[in-house]
Amino acid sequence: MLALLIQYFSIIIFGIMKWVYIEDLEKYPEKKVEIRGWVYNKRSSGKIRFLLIRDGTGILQCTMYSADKDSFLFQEFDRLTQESSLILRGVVKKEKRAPGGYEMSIEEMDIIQIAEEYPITPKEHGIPFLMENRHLWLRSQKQHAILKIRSELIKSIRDFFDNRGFRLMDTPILTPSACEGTTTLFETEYFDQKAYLSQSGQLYNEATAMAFGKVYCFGPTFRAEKSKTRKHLIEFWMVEPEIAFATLADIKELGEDLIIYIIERTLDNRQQELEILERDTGPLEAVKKPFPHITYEEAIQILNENNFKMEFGDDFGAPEEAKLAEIYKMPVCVTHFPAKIKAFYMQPADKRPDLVLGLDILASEGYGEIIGGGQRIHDPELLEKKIAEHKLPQQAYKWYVDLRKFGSVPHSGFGLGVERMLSWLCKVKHIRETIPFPRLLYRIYP
RNA sequence: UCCUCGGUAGCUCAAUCGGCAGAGCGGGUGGCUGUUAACCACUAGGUUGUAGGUUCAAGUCCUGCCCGAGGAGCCA
Repeated sequence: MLALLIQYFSIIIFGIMKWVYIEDLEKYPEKKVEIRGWVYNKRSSGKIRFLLIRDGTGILQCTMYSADKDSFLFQEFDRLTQESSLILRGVVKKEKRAPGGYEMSIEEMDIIQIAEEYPITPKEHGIPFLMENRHLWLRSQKQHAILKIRSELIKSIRDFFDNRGFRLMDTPILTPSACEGTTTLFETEYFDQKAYLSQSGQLYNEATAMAFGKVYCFGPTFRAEKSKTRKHLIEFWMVEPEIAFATLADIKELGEDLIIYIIERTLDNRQQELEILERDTGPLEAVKKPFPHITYEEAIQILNENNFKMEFGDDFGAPEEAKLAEIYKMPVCVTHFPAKIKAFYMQPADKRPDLVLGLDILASEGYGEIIGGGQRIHDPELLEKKIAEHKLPQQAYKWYVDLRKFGSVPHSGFGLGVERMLSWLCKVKHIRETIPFPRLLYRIYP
């Protein structure tokens, strides 16, 4: 703030021209400023020329006017190609006819580079071409808007947990064993051993939760699954809170609060980007606490009433998740799953040892599972039994079982997939647009 | 891994029954005093993914391969 004031007064007093960003232009009314950016588009009409410049924070229409068509500025303008880099100086004024509401009258122009013929034109392109040019596609308005919302989303997640006294605990990406035993992991060499890229920080979170009470980890996770759908990435980001002494009910409420907080922050701070994406914000504004809450068995019953043929023990596929979301028009909490379809560490339900205290939260509008978690087993003997039943290597889980031997308490946590959440927020067709450089089955370029 | 569809100009696509390879955008040249993915005129631009086959003749039909997309399965 002080820096801004100093900037502002130095412009007034000394007439020093300041490099400013387009998103900050309203702070410099009628002042001569400098903009540094790239040519987004240009148009000409006789004695007036229009230049749309983008600087990463916005797009500004700039004009030059001359009765002399051979003027220096016009000659320079005519050399410019799409995405050429340049510095412009001139006075910026409010202008109704300009997109964005502001317009610069160009007085000086320094060209830094004339760009080669830019492959992405303002017309439509196909997915393979855009993916091949992802490094340039990031400059396009919609991609830019999605990733700006991603940045806001990550900040809002961090603020949510930090404000509630959670400690950020970074969990390792290189792990010694195939922890879950179910998913295909990426294997790599670790000197004379083998290591695997992490698919979850949860097990380590359980250790840090016993040290710090309430913790969260936030980082990339990796899956070598040959999944080829609009909801799967090979490399994706996940935030995972874990709380000692918390039950299933506690983390269900935490999950609801987190989702509502993310939505509110996005609606408050990224309205412009949602408009660029033509996102109807109605379904987001409708999200209120508490979310509809059903058990797995109730979900099976509801689906069967809607012409699905589900049996106890079947997992939900994409059509089932979409149907539940359609019925409730809100995110839905599903709990009490069959033990058979969930991970080994899940706490069995009281009086129903065939069910576990798992929690899935399904996003509305068909975006599927955004949160998965539950209450963990805290009894050491039961945990060892489950490890044996799942035929997991006992030695690798020694430290994990240890956590149940030194002041074991009930504890719970969940994981929220950043890209799934962002897909829903932005209502994008495919998850590949929600991360700058998506890693997909058969694609690791660029 | 399976199923379906596709690959033609830099990009998006067209090419009828197997019969001259075409348009818009982008590029270039010129015009236009407020444009909004500006507009108008002219212009350059092609090993039809690849290897074979059928045919007087293949972008078009057949076979293999390569690449991609959509979906399924898989998936804390």
